[in-house]
Amino acid sequence: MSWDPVYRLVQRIPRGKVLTYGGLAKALRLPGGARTAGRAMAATPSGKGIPWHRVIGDRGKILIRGPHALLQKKLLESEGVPVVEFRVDLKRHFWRPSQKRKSKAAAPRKRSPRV
DNA sequence: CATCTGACGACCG
DNA sequence: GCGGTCGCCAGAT
Repeated sequence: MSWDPVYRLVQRIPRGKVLTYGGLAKALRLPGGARTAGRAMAATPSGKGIPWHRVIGDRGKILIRGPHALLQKKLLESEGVPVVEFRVDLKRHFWRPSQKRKSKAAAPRKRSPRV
């Protein structure tokens, strides 16, 4: 399976920002949703310069288990993203694929109306 | 071929 | 806010 589009989007995540598995899946219309995104990340080839650590759970929580969780935390902090108890403030660091940047105090509560 | 297990997320209590 | 359950998909055993 080619996760290329996934990795490409991950590489677009600017430094100091993070993206969730769900957001990733939604942005790319991945079948199966967030889990598929998670699977893609699990298969992330190391050494390609892919900032895999910028992908976290829907509530800003680091979902990785084992020693890698600590590594991710460290990497994020080294990029200027504060991590407290393996959690990141999504309101401040969530990156929206579309770079519609504008105000600093955005309004993340924007759900698409049911069709 | 049958089952189990995840780098998930929505729901419920 | 946290923990348990269910649905989803692909790989591993």
